Amino acid sequence: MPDRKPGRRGTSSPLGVPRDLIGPRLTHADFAISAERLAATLIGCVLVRVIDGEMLAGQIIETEAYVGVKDRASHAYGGRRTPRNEMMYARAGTLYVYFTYGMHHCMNVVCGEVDEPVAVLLRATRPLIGLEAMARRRFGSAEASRRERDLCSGPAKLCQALGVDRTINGLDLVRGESMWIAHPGTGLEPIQRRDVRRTPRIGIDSAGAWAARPLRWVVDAREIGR
DNA sequence: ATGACGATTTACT
DNA sequence: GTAAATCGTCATA
Repeated sequence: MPDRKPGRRGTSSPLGVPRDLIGPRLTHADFAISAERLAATLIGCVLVRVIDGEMLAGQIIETEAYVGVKDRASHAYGGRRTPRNEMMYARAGTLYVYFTYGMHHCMNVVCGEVDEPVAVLLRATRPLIGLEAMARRRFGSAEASRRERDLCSGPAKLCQALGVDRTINGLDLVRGESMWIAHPGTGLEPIQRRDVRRTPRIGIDSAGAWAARPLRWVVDAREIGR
């Protein structure tokens, strides 16, 4: 599927933002809520990345909440505060990027209050804009031989597709110009609440009882076409 | 200084 | 289904 064009007169801002897909930016107040509420809210929103003069964007379809010092699966469990997870203690709307498995990056949106280490892991998007650039970053070529569904269908895939690494750890999603989150534009099918499932989080089997908690939000695959 | 372990992905059986 | 890749991080010493 080719990238969508900006469209008719008036649908594109001076910066080239296609308003039919990308609505108003989320504000600090939008982020300064609990991780559970933000994880649910972010489903359907649009993650926008500007890198190397190109705009990339996708609709958020999978999130996980990491709910604080009591959450055994969280990097901040027990109040741990280290150089790696320092950004979890920052202001709501801060981006927390970490490196794991010796090769992968994952990104979180910090929420709650300052010094309260709560965040939402962005796990997957439906690619909307810049699919060829995403494919280049993911596979080294823009060829369509790879399926669109493999571009951003996991937390580390998403980071790779969008060129996210620790160099933008701490980025301010409220004011930043290289990355932000927007409400869905008028031209995007809204995601229905009934199409969103809650399940246990992925890859945290050693988190005891917390592993079973339904803190993952995911759009039913049938709604995404895969 | 050392060692165990990842909020994962990919390829392969 | 299983396993390898690959190295920063952190608790322990």
